[in-house]
Amino acid sequence: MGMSKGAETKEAIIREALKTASVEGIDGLTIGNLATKLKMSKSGLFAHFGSKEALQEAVMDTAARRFLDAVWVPAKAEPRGLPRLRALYRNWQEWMLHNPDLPGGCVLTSAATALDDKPGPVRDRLVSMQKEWQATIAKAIELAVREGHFRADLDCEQFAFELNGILLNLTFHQRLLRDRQAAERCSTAFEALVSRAASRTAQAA
Amino acid sequence: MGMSKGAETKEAIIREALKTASVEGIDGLTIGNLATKLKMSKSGLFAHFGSKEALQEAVMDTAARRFLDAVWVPAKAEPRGLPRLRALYRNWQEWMLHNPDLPGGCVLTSAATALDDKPGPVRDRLVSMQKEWQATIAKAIELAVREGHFRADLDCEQFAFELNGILLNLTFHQRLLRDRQAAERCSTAFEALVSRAASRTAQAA
DNA sequence: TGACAATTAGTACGACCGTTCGTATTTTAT
DNA sequence: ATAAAATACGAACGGTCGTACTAATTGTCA
Repeated sequence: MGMSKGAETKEAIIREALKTASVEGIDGLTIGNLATKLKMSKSGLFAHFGSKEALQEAVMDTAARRFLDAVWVPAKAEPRGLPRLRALYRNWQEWMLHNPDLPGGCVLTSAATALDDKPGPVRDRLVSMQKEWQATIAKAIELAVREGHFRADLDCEQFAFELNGILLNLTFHQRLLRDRQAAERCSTAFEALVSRAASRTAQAA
Repeated sequence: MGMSKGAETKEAIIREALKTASVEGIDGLTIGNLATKLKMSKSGLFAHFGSKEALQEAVMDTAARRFLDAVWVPAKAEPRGLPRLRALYRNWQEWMLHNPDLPGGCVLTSAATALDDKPGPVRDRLVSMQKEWQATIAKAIELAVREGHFRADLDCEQFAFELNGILLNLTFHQRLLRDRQAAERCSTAFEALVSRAASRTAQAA
């Protein structure tokens, strides 16, 4: 005996909602549209969540879980320090570019600009996710310092900060401008960031 | 004799629409809401544009014009090369952070993620604006090479690419995470970018 | 000032929104 | 198999959306 019937359809709803939110944005989700795609009634779908906001929260949670499973979990399996960091970057880039389940790109990324001025539980959830992610990256970088891959006085949060910018920029150039060189340029930027962190010469970083 | 009455109200509409789009996003614009704020009828406002899409196009055009006036025009007055580039960065950062007319941040930035999967004239306009802007930056960097401020083999488009990422990241950390150190971190990243471009040691950039 | 054009208002439309409610159906557990 | 509980449906609600019309008002210029 696996899931109850209700849990199964709820999962199917969220799966479809994620795909839609990827293209239309988290605010572009509508109950009716979703119900049509899943061939069920509006009210039947609605009953699983009780409100549109709750649906959005569920979508965000699932998006975060999938992101961590695809990007962080496999990276954590790599040896700590630079190898793990490189894996993290590689997986993250891959997540941004090629994700069959998210044809419109990363939901959390588009939500970041869509929700930045819209207070509420959905925004709150997103903010705490992003802060946690930034902290996770920073810790991975600290390990690289401890391993001796990076210089001891490196500002790890600054590194994490800039790394985030590279991936934001990747989405921008890839998805909006359809720049074929975007991934390559981002890899270049990442390598520059790494070599800046490795160099012993005093340099603000 | 200045503008006709119609042109004046049209300008007022766009001004208000820009403010709204800054907070709600370019897709969050609605004729009714806008009409209420300006104390006019929906139909009266609508008549100025003929369609919602045309209103959005007008908003995007105005947003771009204002951006260039605030960021590029004053930078162009600085001596070419590094000084001009620094002014460009300073003005750009200022535009992203403190803009009384755009309480929700840069409209073109939020539109970039909102429209990346929504084909149409509004998206087309945004794309060409962003490409032009990237080209403008690249040219300013080329001048810095010619002036001898940057090394001769610098990849100017790569520099422009990364610069864009810094400003995207600024918006992200400032507007979503409310990170007080965001501006400082971006300045640090910018200076690192500059020093990387200036150093004669061969380094992929 | 009078006539004409430009601008605004008013009303209505069909479509879709999130949500509620009563009812039917199906799953689950005894 | 049967009773209870979970799940899904259909219809309807009040709203808002963009847009199309006509009518009234206002600005413009000979």
